[in-house]
Amino acid sequence: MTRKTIQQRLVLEAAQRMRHPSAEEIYQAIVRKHPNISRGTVYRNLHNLTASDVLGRVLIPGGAERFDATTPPHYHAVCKLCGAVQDAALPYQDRMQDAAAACDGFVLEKHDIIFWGICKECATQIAAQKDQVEEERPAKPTSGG
Amino acid sequence: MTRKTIQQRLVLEAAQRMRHPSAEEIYQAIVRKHPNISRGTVYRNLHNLTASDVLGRVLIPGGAERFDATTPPHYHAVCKLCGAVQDAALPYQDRMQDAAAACDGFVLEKHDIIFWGICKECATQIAAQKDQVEEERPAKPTSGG
DNA sequence: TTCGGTGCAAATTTTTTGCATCTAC
DNA sequence: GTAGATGCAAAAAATTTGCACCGAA
Repeated sequence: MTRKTIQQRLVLEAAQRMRHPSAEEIYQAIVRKHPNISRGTVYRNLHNLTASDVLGRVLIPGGAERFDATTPPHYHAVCKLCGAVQDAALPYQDRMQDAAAACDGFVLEKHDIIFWGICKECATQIAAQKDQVEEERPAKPTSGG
Repeated sequence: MTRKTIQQRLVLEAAQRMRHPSAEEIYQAIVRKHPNISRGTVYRNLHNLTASDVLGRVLIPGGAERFDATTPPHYHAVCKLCGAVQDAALPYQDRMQDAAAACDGFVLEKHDIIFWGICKECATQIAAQKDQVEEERPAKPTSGG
């Protein structure tokens, strides 16, 4: 079906090297060494590779789609503040589809779980800012409210 | 914080009337009766309403973001062929975040599950097409493969 | 040789934003 | 009265597509 081209290999290898890259990040990684590759080709190859399940996709709100070369199925955690994506610690739940099989005639094939939260880095920043604000205040001790 | 405007109410009411509308569908529903409303306003209000958790969002690959006014948290099933979205039968798993809490410093707040499959309508169409093809063939009975 | 893939750039699609005006509080 | 919201239209961001040429099978 799809022919083996140099560009296809470049896209796959770039995706495998990176953590949860967007199409643009993959393009940028390749274009350094191969200045002639085009975004269109990267998008077309990413489409092929996800259609044949060689790559997975992770959906992020307010940003570009991301790709994932990790072979065993797994879940993701996304920071609601900075958009960082990382793999979740929860093991893949093989029985999840069985439990949801009553979905009105839907034939379920797989599932994704996305955990939303705040990553370590953002949590640290927030804590630092909060300290800052409290220093500026007049040490409000016991005002009921 | 956010003022109560006619447009805010229109966006919320439209979202509550529809199943899993996109921003464009909400805009189209409103603009019939209120021709002066703009897409920008619809987007701004959807942003406010999701930020304050009055509306939820469902992410669909290869298409626009969708919104969801169903109050209790729940999951979604998406047809990989036609993109149809419907609520999943699996009850919300309150303990899901506890199980994944080991995520390297992530403070988890909530989670989404998306089930991928083929909806009733698409499954019916595929079955019909398959029958069509087999009628056209020379009734291949027992050719070992 | 053939047909799918590529590069390029323009087109689409989806969402955001600048600015003058308006209005809820 | 004022700061936030709106309408409009242009811009930005993300992705797809048409077409002439190239190259894998």
